[in-house]
Amino acid sequence: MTAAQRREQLLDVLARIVIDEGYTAISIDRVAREAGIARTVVYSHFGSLDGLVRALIERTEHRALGQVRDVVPDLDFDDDPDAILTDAVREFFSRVRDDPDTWRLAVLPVDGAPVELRERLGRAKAAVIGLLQPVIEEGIRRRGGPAELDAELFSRLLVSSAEDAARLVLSDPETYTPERLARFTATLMSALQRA
Amino acid sequence: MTAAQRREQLLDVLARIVIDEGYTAISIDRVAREAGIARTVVYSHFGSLDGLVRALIERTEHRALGQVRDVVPDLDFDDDPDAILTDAVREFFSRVRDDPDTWRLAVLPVDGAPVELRERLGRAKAAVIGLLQPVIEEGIRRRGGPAELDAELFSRLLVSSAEDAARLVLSDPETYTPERLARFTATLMSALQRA
Amino acid sequence: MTAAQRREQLLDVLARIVIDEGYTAISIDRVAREAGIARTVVYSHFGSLDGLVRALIERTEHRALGQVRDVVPDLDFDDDPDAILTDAVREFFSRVRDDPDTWRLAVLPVDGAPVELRERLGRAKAAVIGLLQPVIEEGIRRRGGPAELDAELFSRLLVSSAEDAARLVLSDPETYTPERLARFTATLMSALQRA
Amino acid sequence: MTAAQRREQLLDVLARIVIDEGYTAISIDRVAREAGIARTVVYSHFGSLDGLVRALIERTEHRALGQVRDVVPDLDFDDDPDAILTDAVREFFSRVRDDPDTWRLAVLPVDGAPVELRERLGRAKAAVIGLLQPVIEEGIRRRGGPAELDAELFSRLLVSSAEDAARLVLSDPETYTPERLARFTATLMSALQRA
DNA sequence: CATGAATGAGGTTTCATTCAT
DNA sequence: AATGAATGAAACCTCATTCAT
Repeated sequence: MTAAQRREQLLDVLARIVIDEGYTAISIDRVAREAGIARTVVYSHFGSLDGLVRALIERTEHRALGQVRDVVPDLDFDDDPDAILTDAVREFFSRVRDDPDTWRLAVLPVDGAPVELRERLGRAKAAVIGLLQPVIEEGIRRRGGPAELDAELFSRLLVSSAEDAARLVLSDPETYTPERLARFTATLMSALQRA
Repeated sequence: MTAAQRREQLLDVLARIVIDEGYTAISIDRVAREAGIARTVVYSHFGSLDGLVRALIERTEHRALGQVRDVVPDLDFDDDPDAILTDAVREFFSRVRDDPDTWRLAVLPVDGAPVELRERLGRAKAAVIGLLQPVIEEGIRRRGGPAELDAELFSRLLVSSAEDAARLVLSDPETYTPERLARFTATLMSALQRA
Repeated sequence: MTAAQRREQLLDVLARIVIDEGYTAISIDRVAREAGIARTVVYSHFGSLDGLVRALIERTEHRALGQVRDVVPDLDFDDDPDAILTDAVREFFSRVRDDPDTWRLAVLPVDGAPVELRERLGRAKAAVIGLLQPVIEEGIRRRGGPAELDAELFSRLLVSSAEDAARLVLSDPETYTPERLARFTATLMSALQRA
Repeated sequence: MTAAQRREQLLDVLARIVIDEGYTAISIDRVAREAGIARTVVYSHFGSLDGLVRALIERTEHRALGQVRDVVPDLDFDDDPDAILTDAVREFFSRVRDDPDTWRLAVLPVDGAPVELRERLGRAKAAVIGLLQPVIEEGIRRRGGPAELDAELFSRLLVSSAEDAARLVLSDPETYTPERLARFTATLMSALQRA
């Protein structure tokens, strides 16, 4: 087994434990045992328990951020802003539904989650907000209002709501479908005054 | 020192440690040391580390829920719905700003937070949503729209946004003042169609 | 409640715990709690946990030895030695059956029994053997043999067998009745040669 | 040091402590210290203090039962029953004298002995009685009496007496030699009526 | 005679981590 | 690249016991 494969295997084992039983349940011993190898192998690949956890967090962040970037609209969009947003919402929650393990780690409250995770998620969230804010501003401009809306707060509100909705999608995918969330967005936007 | 006083003191000490260094930093030993007493005293009051943490969680939930109930408007309000909401927002974040320790424990991501806490917060949040939804429905009706808005999702969105905004208030109270958040609410609501 | 009554009550509580759950289950706290008083009361009466246990052991020894002395025949008996022995056997096991708590503490193996108990029981047993040996010798003489029987070993054998049989009576009183044990003794003795 | 060697070493250390100071004196810490290793090594081999003690009990039972089986006569013996019994008695107590540590653990009252030990010994004793009873019955038949002797009680009496005598041999081997015990048996048997 | 708060010591157990092979 | 034995630190928890009231 190559080093890269082994690393992926160990991260998968760790992810499973974390998702099922939380961060308090992890230990080098547990990971090694469930992977069927000696503890020292884990050390040779990740240096320490912290290193192992950090690697999982990085992999998760990378995957999640990639999916977010895929669905954030370009700044020079052509269509109607409300339709663009609605489509992006639908697309985003489809991704969440299709890669639940990544998103569980990213947004679901997990027992004993380390600060490191929270900080990284905080920075990732800030990055997403930064990515979004100009698009939002442009959208508000093009659709003609609401005037004087605090664009920063609105972007934050959007991202936080998306995070919260992602939790709903993960916990109860039958009830909270991408379609329902897209429709809700459309209804809300169409009720927002335009000039 | 009487038993009740001692309990409060120990919970205060624990809260400080949790807020400053997270749940992974706590231990019976640490709490006892910082309170200047023998470990066994903690055991005699709370039985175990779990009991101690649970007591803190319960106290926090009790305080936070109490403040939320204080600001949720009655169902038979007289004034304009948008004004009512704006006032409630201003009032809520003032409370958050004035009792930061309670709200830090309740909404800020803390290192190693136990599932028990998450579950309790989840239930509390559900309770708040349940408290809010009829008021929201009545508000939409009175202000005349937007029609066909998914009231459940809107209530959830509101509570999640409030949670997120509370984090902003706690982290950077100069930038995110109750007044700014109230104004943002007012702007948004005034832009929402009425019949 | 007078001091003497309190002492008896505490010893009864302790005896119950020991009989039901063994010596490892006892603690000052447990005794105090089950007696419905504060720990310090136990200290004021018995000084320490050791003192409490010692008092129970002494009471038990006193009661058991008293009952043994009651049934050991006088040296100047008149009747047939085998009949005397058989009667003594029947009487002894009746006493065991009628005061099971005392005898449970004395002969039943109890979890975590302290050496102190063992030593005391050893000395008590030696005393009983000393009490018995002259009677046995006189009995062998009067019944006419067996000649050259090692009287010390025979006395020991008798006492040990009685101890073991007492365990049977306590554990399964329906099966091992005083009558059955007396009959067994009679059969055995009548098979032993006389001159 | 190999795992099996380490286990034996630790059980030897534990046996020494138990024999010299009783079960109340044992602790993982003590065993590790006297073996000159870290506590965790003990855990890796026996899981817990209970596991360690259980392993010692099992080893002791295995050794003691093996020696008993070696000396219990076959059912199809040829020689005179009284001689067979006398030889078995001599042989048994020689074994006891030559492997005192095993037998101290098995029959000597030790401070704080756990119920588990008592139960196991009880079952072992029952097994020995079951092993012996048919041999006894056959012996009584061949030697011609005593008729009507309660064979179950007689087997029990024999085993209990042997246990007690083993204690004498262990405590005072000069005074209570296998030879003296064999002679006592011979005297007693020769005085028992035959048809 | 009795209480309640508090102490200090002793033990078990769990881990992350290292080292020789 | 992998194993297995071993270490050391840190935590939990339970008691016997004392003292002021």
